[in-house]
Amino acid sequence: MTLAQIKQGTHEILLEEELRTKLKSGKPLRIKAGFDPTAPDLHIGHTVLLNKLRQFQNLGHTIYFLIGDFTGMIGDPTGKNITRQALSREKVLENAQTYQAQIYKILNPDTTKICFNSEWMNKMDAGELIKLAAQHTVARMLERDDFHKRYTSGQPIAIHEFLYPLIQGYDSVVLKADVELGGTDQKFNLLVGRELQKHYGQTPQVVLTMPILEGLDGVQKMSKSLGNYIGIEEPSDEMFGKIMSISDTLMWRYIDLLSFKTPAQIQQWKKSADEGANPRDIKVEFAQEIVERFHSRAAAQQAYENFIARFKRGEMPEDIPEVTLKTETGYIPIGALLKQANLTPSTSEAMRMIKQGAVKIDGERVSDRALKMPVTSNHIYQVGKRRFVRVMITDN
RNA sequence: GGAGGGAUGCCCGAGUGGUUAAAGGGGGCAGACUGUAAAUCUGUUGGCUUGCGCCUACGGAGGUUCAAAUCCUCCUCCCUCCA
Repeated sequence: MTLAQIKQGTHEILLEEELRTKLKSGKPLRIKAGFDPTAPDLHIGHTVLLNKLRQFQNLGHTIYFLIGDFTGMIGDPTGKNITRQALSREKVLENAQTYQAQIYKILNPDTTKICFNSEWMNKMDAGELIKLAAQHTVARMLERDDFHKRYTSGQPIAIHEFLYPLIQGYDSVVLKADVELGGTDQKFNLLVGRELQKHYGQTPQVVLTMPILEGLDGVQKMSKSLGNYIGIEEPSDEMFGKIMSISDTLMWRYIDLLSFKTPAQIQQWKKSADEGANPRDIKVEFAQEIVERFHSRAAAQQAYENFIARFKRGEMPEDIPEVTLKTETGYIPIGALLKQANLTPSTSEAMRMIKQGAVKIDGERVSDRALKMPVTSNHIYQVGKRRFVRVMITDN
């Protein structure tokens, strides 16, 4: 029964039989999951995994939330990134704080143990590290998909990148992990953990992989650095809007991975869409569920109403930021003004926007690129559909 | 240690003396339309107190030339093959 529960939504469990045995023992299990120390801004993609951890907690198990501050120096070699700068102790602790504040929106603090792998890795000497490295072969390392791809396509692989999976695996040894969770892209690393645990005379951990949520673009995985993410601390309007912008196809993926609705309910949604229901309406319901989860029921309702007002009816938002700009010449050219108000990144961009008919002043489209806005004027400037600023001009 | 190949705008990737702010694609942004910030179509995508003007840009530093991303020299980084 519990196994079925755990299984739901996972991508793969290795080995399921071992998990069954471990669960049957009745002891609280040690569940490990590792996180990168550099990006403490959790997004909803992370919550796929966190929700699963929470489920383990609900079943009485303990979470070892590992912050890879040591491995962070290496940077998981998932492709482009090279060696990273080691973070200072203070920075690491600061990030850990941020993590805690965010993960406890989902996890239960009572059965969550936060740990840092620098704690044991900083003590490891070169001899031990070599011993650790001796547990694995280059050939095995090259089995890892991204190493394999890079190797065969002539991309560089630095030696130290091989240490990443080893250290991550060694963490499992130190923590005596019974189960380790990770994204599907972590499968290799998680399996190394099993190998190492065997070498160190432990029962190997069960590997449980969770699907990885694609970002808003629907292609690459959700990540902060790609800017295609929905942060769990984002304002409700923002969150709602971003979900509404997901394509009709991608929407289902999000629903499958994030909604707490039962499989039967989700099936019902799919069915009604097939029968011609407007996907938008399903998206609205889903967006509300997510906003409610991270904010509140009321916020979800409000976000929906704001969305309708702004995009369906084209109304201006309520809370338009205001800025005051100074000039000594008695006026500010429109291009410079838009830039100074941060509505556009550059004057050239501002000019382009005007040319494309994207700029409005108090709702009136601007066509004159040489327009000069005089001192003491006070208007609402709009670029595109989303960017609004009220600008006052003063002369001192 | 030897031989050869490469580094281009946010990313990928053409270009091998002038017509190149640099093809094409991706992404971004905008407009139209719409069912929404979906889909589709179109435009746009270095900066500058912007209508034909100036400045910056093709790994870095010099040089040749009226003129260089394109030729030469040195340097940095990367890749391949041989040892």
